[in-house]
Amino acid sequence: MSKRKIGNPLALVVLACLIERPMHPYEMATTMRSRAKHESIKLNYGSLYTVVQSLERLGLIEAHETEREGKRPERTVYTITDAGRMEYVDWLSELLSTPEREYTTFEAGLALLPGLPPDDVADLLEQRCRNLEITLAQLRAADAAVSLQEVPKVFRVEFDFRVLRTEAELAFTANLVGEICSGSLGGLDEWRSFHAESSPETAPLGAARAGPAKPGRRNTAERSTERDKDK
Amino acid sequence: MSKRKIGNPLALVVLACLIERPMHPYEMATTMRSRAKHESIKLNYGSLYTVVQSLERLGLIEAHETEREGKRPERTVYTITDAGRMEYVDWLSELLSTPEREYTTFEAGLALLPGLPPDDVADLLEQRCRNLEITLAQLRAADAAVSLQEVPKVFRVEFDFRVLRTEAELAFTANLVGEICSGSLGGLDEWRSFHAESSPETAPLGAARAGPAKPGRRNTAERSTERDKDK
DNA sequence: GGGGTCATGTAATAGGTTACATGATTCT
DNA sequence: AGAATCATGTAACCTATTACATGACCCC
Repeated sequence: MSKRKIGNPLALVVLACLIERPMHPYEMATTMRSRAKHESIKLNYGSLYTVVQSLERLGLIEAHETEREGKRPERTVYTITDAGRMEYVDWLSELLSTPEREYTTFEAGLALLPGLPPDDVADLLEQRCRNLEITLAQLRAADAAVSLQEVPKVFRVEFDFRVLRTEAELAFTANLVGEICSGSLGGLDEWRSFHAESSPETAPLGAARAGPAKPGRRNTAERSTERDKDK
Repeated sequence: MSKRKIGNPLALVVLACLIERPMHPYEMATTMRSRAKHESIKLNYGSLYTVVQSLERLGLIEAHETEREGKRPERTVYTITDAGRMEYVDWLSELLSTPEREYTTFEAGLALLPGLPPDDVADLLEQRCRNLEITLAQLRAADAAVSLQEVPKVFRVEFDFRVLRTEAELAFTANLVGEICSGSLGGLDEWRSFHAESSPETAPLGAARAGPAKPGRRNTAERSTERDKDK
């Protein structure tokens, strides 16, 4: 994201369209919409013209011709440049080959989960399981629908991936609920005691007490795994 | 994101800190750093003061007192308000209970994958597998290190989740490589023919190479060497 | 006395989303 | 006739990141 001059996935999609053939912006939008790419890529078609402008400014695409039918507004047809073609291959290659550290909201929730009482958390996670099941059912229904048309597997691998990932998340969540309810989760007593009304003020989130350390006021110096500056 | 007045996860972390006890901004940063929350939540401590300002403006936190030691700059200690406490519980509950549609770069890559020739894609995915194995090894090493200190499981569930997710992705990717190489993937012939220099017109998703006829499959390897510096 | 880090802030910039504005054509 | 959709674009806005700027204190 930082290295690339333009990071918006919509730009990648624009390049993908123009590699097929020259198009005007609106056509790109309808093309991609018809292929349901917004299901797997975060696309905001409202930003289309802005993105096209940026790509042109960077020399990755260029105006090819401007047509006009009757008295409709002019349509500018764009083509991809050599630089654009290279950027496309490079970008797509990177997406496929290099796993990027991406943060999910669920992970954030898990990291802060001790901040709520155990029983509440169990309920919330149970609810998540039900939501995930609904999602899965929808995904499978959609898959079945698509299978009727004869769309080959290659064109929907991203779909399979999503299903797999959702299943994994469901399994994890269900298992976690189980561990909380059965009491087999390590540290559960400690966790519960934080929220045991005796100390309503002192909520935790990820205790960093190491060994025999004393919880004095300023324990900031203790845990210095301090490894990186990923920057 | 759209419903919440403030969406930056750093804000949630600030609230989490202040629920424990009043703090000044810098202390929040060191506290969270010491608990390695940036591993699971995307935090940019550079934005801290801006975020604190926003939270104050929204009435979720308020200045409690301003201390001063010697002639150091004043430190403003903040406390959480009732509104802030509610927002915190509500936000965290949502994170845990409600799966949100999140788009990964890999998914985007998969969706556009027909845009590159099959053999190149197989190489790239193979590379991803190796990268994922490295990530997994690192994660497990980190886990082992943490296990030595006696940090209970509750405080690192997010870690387990990440491992599981990475394993799932590796399994998927390896499997996909296998299907491409063995030829068992549906639509593979069609896919290959797009890139066989003949019919650039009919690519239904992604691309056929236009322009210079046959660059061969060498160019992705060349390209990928120059992409190693993170920033 | 020099480097690090404690501690706070501000200003500029980038990046993208939203809303607005326009007008022709086609469908019902 | 009216709605939808084709088709384009601009301007305001918001949010967050980056860079800059300051100065005290602490340890060697």
